[in-house]
Amino acid sequence: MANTVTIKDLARILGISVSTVSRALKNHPDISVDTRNAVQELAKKMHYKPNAIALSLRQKKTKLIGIVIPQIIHHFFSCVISGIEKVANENGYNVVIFQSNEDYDREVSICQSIINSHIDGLLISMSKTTAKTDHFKELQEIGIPMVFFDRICGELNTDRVVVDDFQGALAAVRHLISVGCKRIAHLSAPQTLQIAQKRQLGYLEALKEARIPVDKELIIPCDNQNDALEVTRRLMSMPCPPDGIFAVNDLTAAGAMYAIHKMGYKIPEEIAVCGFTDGMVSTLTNPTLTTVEQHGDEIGEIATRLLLRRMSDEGTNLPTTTKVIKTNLVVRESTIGFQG
Amino acid sequence: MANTVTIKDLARILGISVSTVSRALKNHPDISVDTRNAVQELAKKMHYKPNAIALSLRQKKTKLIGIVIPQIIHHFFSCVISGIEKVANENGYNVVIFQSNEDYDREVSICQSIINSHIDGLLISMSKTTAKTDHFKELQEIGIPMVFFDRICGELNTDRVVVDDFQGALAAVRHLISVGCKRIAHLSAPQTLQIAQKRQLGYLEALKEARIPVDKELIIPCDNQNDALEVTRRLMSMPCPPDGIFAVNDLTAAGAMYAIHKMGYKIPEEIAVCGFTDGMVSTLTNPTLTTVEQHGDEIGEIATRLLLRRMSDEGTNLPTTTKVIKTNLVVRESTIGFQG
DNA sequence: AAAAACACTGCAAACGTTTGCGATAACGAT
DNA sequence: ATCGTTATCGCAAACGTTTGCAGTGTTTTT
Repeated sequence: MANTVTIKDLARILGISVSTVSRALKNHPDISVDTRNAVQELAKKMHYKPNAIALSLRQKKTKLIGIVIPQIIHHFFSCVISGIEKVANENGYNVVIFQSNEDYDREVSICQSIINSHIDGLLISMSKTTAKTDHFKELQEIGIPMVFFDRICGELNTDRVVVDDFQGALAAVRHLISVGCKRIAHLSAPQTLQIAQKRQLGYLEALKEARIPVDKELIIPCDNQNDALEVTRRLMSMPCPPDGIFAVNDLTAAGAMYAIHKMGYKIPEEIAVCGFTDGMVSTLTNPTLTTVEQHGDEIGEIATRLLLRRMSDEGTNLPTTTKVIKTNLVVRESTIGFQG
Repeated sequence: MANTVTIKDLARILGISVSTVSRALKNHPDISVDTRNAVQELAKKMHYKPNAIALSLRQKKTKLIGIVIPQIIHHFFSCVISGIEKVANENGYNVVIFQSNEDYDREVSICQSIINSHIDGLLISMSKTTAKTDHFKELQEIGIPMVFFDRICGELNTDRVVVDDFQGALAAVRHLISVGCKRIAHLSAPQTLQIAQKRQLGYLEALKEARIPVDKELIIPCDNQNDALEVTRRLMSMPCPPDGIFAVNDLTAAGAMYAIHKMGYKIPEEIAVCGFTDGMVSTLTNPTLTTVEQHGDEIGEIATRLLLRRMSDEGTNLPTTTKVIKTNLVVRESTIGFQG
């Protein structure tokens, strides 16, 4: 940093004290108009920028918000980050990123490093492999304001933002039923994940509403594109194959569609497919994919607002809240035109 | 922060001076073994953590690396971030993210805010709409170490990490030619971006090699999925439509494929399509997309290493270097089987 | 025995800023 | 002339740490 001009420089040049300069810069009433103008003019002329570090040291605020997530490359999380960054910036905060890579140990060491990087607040989505949560509890005891989103921590009493997975799945399967599907398969994720449970419950609820009996052979654990190829091939080779598929995420749906297509079946004429967004998948497939949209950026925005509120003076003693973000079904080509 | 213990506390408790404590903690040879042990034991017992902010103020280092990118949600960039975060953490740095949203004004204001957030170094990929680069020059004059990656700034003499766009495009178009394409269109990005220029040059070079005359009507600015629909429709309605398309990125290629398909043409039988990776697009399309792979995480890692070197004492006066990351062509269904 | 070297520790300034409090002068009121 | 106000400003401490220098006391050297 070559020419970094400080408040001291201004004071020296103007022949006044640093305290006067400091006050003049923030329009303190004690300072005469003349002095104030002189200071502010010189400050502008010399491109004075207050030193953020010194400020941090003084008022114990870094204007930094931390984000702890499993994986940046997951489209959903990058959307969330985007939303966080937006709101944070609007409020004068910058965001620093910590990636756990779905690894518990890494998550713990991240929390350690967060403790002494003096971050003002924290937004967290837990790793898949996290069972113990002492590292989060420690952060809470230290008094770092935090908000969990999506992959929340049940053992901690904090603000939370979650997706309405149940309603989303319900709407999706209702839609499949409404276009005429009678045998709907569900490609599900491991039931250890809350989101997987809730989506499956939504699926079951929709069947129940429509008095469609549940066929356990149609509920298959399969949450990625590759496995979907094999699983779908098996599904479609059944004596009585499904005429609809609700996949736990879009990539799985895409895999299923690929397999179906390769076997010579037509989508959506012979079988309808519906996914659950986790990427910009749905407009890329052919046909385009009907899917449940979850608004990652909105989750990020709301979580950040919650955090900012919690970080403010008034927020310290507020009761914790849980915001549920609505999903919406986007109907595309993969389900309209079913002729089952 | 409830119980934050400082060096002063240790000093007071042990009845010695802060300077002795400070030295004892870093094994300064001046300090006797007894004192050192006493200090270090107490420090451990009381969970002493050095205050990062105070350290920053003292030695003008924040241990923070900034990333300026157009869009986090772009898969390519999230890969890069991931690589950056990895190497940064290995070296005790955290990363803070700034998103320009492809907006020049935003980019400028980001640079302003970076100036006084006292970041130790910067990794930048320019926005599409950036024509003037004074804001970057200002950062450079201030002396902030920086490395450009992917969307580099030609006017600035800095370290750079780029993808071998020319060779990648060359290989892609050579491939299209090798499968028999005679009229190859190029959907290109704004030529303000070097990557766009180079990919176009690769395209031109491949044509030249094969003595295929350049038809300017086949080179169309179009770098997103939506525009590709319209542009491709126009292309395919020409009296003599192309029999191959090289798109500047995968999303554009996907858009083109969609339009082509809707118009009743067969891919790859009647027209072959090739993209350039910027996401997990290529295995989702139907047919799957032949594309040029670029390794985002590797770019991030190398760029960060370059930056760390530049930030070190020895690095200050090194000549700038440009690292070129190789691409590789991945052939899939969209080009094999062309019967032009 | 005096001088020099050594081992250990503390003082105080510095990083850039904010802020409580005291100081000064001018002014009007008594 | 004395007093209280008011307007304007500076001193100095504080945030937590590092570090050059000086100060002790002890040991070695000559």
